[in-house]
Amino acid sequence: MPELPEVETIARDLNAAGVAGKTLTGARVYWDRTIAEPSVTEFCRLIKKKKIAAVGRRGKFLVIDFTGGGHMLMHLRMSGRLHLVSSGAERLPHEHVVFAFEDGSELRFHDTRKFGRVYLMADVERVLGRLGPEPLDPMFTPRVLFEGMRKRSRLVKPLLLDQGFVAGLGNIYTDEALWEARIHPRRLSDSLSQKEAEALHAAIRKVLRRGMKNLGTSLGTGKANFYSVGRRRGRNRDALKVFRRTGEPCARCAAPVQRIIVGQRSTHICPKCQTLKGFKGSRDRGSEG
DNA sequence: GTCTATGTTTGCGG
DNA sequence: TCCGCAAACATAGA
Repeated sequence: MPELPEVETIARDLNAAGVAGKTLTGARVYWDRTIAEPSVTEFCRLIKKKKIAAVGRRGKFLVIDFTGGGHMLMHLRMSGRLHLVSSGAERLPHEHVVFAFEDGSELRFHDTRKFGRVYLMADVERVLGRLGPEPLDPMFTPRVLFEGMRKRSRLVKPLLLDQGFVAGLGNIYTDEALWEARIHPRRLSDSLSQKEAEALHAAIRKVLRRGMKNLGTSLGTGKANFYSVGRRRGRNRDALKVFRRTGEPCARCAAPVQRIIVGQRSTHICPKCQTLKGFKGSRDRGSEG
């Protein structure tokens, strides 16, 4: 569920709520598999008396640094959320991990689908080191994108979703960026011209920045939907051009938006703006050409 | 009952 | 070795 803009929104909300500076008194775990490492017993033992120094983000990971060393990573996967409540609040269904602070407040990890994971580690490199560049970092230049695309022969969309290639893009922002750059998701990565790579680079940054400005994308009202801390919804949905807009007119050319499947993922394109015509080695299965 | 879902990992076969 | 694909994780909503 949450992609880079959503995780960033959560990190900012936690900071705005004054989480940095709080000291943990302990954690209670109600679904063991949410704790990726160490063991639940060790996790609960080690987390006591840890003081939060900072809350940040890397890719789709929320990164919590403790004073005097140690870090906690949280990955929300499909349906994870964070609730900041007072310790007296009744525990809701799906609140699988409860972190208690000295001041009587609690941070609760809520996750209906139970795919989310929490890590406690001395050195985050083993996990975060596998991530590709931050798309909004100056290190991520149009050339880095172009060369990275060129030295592989992958379908463009699955490559953008690969967190080891670039960190933080998910299904929503990838579809939006490809539409913005007018690139078909089934193009082969090494078939992109430098100009196309530049357009894609600009598009990625544009849709991510807009997503953050709008505090993330919330879709329906379902339980698996994005909510930031304090149950606030993002308002980026109206800014989406193709994602879950099947049949609606393309904002550029008015052709009806199509839904296709690419790399097992639901994918939304404008069949007129994003075409495969003229690219050898690309296949257009299931959608029109 | 059926299909779909904003994510990631693993194992298989080409 | 690289790549795409299917399945697995687990639950809710349409």
